[in-house]
Amino acid sequence: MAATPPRHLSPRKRPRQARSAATLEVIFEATVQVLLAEGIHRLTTTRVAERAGVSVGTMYQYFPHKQALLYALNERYLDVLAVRIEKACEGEHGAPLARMIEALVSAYWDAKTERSDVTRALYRSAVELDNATLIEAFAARMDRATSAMLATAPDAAFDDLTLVNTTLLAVIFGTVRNVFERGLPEPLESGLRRQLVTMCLEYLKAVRRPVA
Amino acid sequence: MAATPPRHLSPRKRPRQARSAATLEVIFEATVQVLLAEGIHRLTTTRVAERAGVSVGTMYQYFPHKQALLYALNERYLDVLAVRIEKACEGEHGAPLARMIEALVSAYWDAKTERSDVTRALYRSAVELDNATLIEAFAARMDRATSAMLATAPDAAFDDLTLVNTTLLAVIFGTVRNVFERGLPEPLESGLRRQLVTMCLEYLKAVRRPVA
DNA sequence: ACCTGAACACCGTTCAAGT
DNA sequence: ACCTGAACACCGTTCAAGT
Repeated sequence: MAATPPRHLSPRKRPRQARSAATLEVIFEATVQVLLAEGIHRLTTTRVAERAGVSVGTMYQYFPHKQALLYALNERYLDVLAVRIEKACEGEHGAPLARMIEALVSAYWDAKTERSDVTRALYRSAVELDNATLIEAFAARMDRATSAMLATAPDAAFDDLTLVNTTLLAVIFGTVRNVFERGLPEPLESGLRRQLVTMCLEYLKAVRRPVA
Repeated sequence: MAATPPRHLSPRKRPRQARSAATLEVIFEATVQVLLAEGIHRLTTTRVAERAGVSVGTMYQYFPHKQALLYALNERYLDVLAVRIEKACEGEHGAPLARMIEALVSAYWDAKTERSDVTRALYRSAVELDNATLIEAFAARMDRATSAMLATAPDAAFDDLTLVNTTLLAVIFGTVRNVFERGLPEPLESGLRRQLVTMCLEYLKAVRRPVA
C-alpha cells in the first residue's frame, strides 16, 4: 500500500530478521483462523497468541494494540486484491470498452466470491477501526489502474475521465459489496452481475465522445 | 420492521407503560449521544447508563445485552429511512421513469447526507452484530416500494421486473454507501450523484420493453 | 536483546439486597 | 414489582522478572 498508515496503527517494528517475519506470518494466520472459527467478537489477543503459539507480550512487540493487528491484516488483504485488479486492467489495455468492463467486474466479483468467508470476516473486522486511510489508498490505486485502462479504449473517449472513472468504481465496488452483504439467492446473483455489466456499458455509451 | 428479529436480539420486554416507553427513549438517546461523542469503541454499557441516568441493571431489563441495544437502534433508524423512501416512491406512482429515478436517488442520498454523522456511527455499530435479518427486512420493504412504483411507469414495462428492480436497488444503495464511506471532495460527490441517475436511466432505457 | 505471563484497569453481565 | 450497584469472569495492555 502506497500511503503511510497513521503512526498509531503501524506495526511496532519491521521484521528485519527471518525469524521475525515468520512470527509475523504465524500471527496473521492465527488471526484469520480465530476470526473464521470464533467470529469477530471472540477474537481476543489471548486467543490469537495462544493459537499462534506465542505469548501476548510477544504479540505486543509486533503490534502496539489489537487494532493495529486488524489494520495490518486488512492492509494485506487489500494489497492482494489491488494487485489482482491492476493485472486484470493491464491485460485489457487497448481492448474495446465491453471487454474492459467485463474484465473489471469479473476480477472484483470473483475475488469476493472465491473466499467469501474471509472477505466477510474482514469486512466485519475493518469497521471497528479507523480504516479511512486504508480505503483511500486502495481507492487511489484502483483509480489509477482503471483510468489508465479506460484512456486506451479504441472505441471511446471521455470529456471528464475522472468523473466517469470515479463513478464506475463507486458503482461496481458498491454494488458488489451490497450484493454480498445481502446474500442473494443464486439465479438472482449471477443475473445481477450481468445487469451490472450492461448498466456500466450503457452508461459509457451515453457519456462517451464518439471517436472519429 | 416486518420480520421478527432473532429472539436473542429482541428487547426483553415491550414497553407497556408510559414510564417504560420514556425510559427506553432515554436509553436510545443516550446511546446515540455516546456513539457520537465518544465513538463505538468507547460505547460501554456503564457510560450509556450513566448518560441516560439509569443503572446498568435497569438497562439490562430492557435489553438482554449490549448487542440487543445496538440492534434495536439500527432497527429504528432503518424504519425511519424505509418510511421516507416508501413515501417518496408512492409520490411518484404513474410518473415517468426519469422522475421516479430522480426521486429514489434523492430520497436515499439526502437521508444519508442530512445526518451523515449518525449514519456513519450506525454503520459502524451495525457491523459488530448479526444484522443480516435487519438488512434483509429493509431490502424486502424497499423491493416492494420500488417495484410497485416501477410497475406504474407509463413509459416503460419490463420482462423481468424483479431482476431490474433488484439491480437498481443494489446499485443505488451500494453506490451511495461507497461514496459516503470514501468521503469524496464536493465537486466530485454531487457530480457522481448525477452520473448515478444517468446510469440508472440509460440502463432502464436499454432493458425496457417499449410500450405501445 | 527478546520473551514471558502475572498484574492492572476496565468491560459486559448477573443477582442478592434493597425500595 | 422494579431498581440498584457491588461482584464476577474476562478482556486489552503493561512491565518486572526471567533467558
